Amino acid sequence: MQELLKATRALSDETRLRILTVLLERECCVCEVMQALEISQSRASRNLCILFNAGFLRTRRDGPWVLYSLDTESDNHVAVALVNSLEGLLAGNEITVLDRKRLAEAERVGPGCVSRNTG
Amino acid sequence: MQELLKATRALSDETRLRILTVLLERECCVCEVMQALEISQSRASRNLCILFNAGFLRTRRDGPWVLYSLDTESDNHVAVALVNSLEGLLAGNEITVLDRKRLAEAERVGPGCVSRNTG
DNA sequence: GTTAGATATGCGGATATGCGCATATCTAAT
DNA sequence: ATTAGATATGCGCATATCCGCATATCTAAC
Repeated sequence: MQELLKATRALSDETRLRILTVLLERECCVCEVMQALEISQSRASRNLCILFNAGFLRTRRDGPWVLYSLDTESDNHVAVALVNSLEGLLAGNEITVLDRKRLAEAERVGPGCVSRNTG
Repeated sequence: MQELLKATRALSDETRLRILTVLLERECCVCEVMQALEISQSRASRNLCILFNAGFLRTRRDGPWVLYSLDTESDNHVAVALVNSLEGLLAGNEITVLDRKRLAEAERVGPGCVSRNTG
């Protein structure tokens, strides 16, 4: 029950639903998620972390980047089943279409360009 | 998106997951839900209301009772799809097994017996 | 070691949530 | 109209959630 609750709580937030939809498209680093959703770095990182802890994502390192992707082969049946349901339910949604469009134009540059271009 | 969010938020609570599991068994009035989950009347009523507003339930009156049941034929695809996923994920859960056991023994007597037997 | 870039996290504040308590509303019967 | 039973709801409190800000951590390159 606790595992399922953790998963449903993770899904009960618009930012995280949007992140999942972006990750349905392809593997992303944090800075790409930021750009796609037009949100802050800490917000992207935190919500990715929540999805990860709920069993939806896996990560790997590629140099300075941490790449997040959907864990479709997880032994966490809960997460896999719920993502499969969500995929159809989110398809065609206005917001997520925009997110994916911005993702397509996103570059793997870090958050520094966004939040620290003054110093 | 707002419709989906409303649904996922409704599912992000243990009490409501337990209520859904009980309703997967059969149609219930509020006082039966109270007895099955061993929770207060206001808690049962409120959470049923949240599930209803999220599109998971329908209601009908039977005399003094309001009967809640899963709205399996809803045009709310979101709710239908999510409940279908949940059904498998909750099957066999310890807590919900107990809830269903108590439901089997529940009687359609009102909350008065529980909360107002002193006055 | 130092530096710069990429990500994670402690903290505080605003807001949302879940609950119990008490009470209001609604129904049926008299 | 009155009463009793069944359900809904206003209110207040305790707690949880979400976010931005600032900072810490980690990696790679020098």
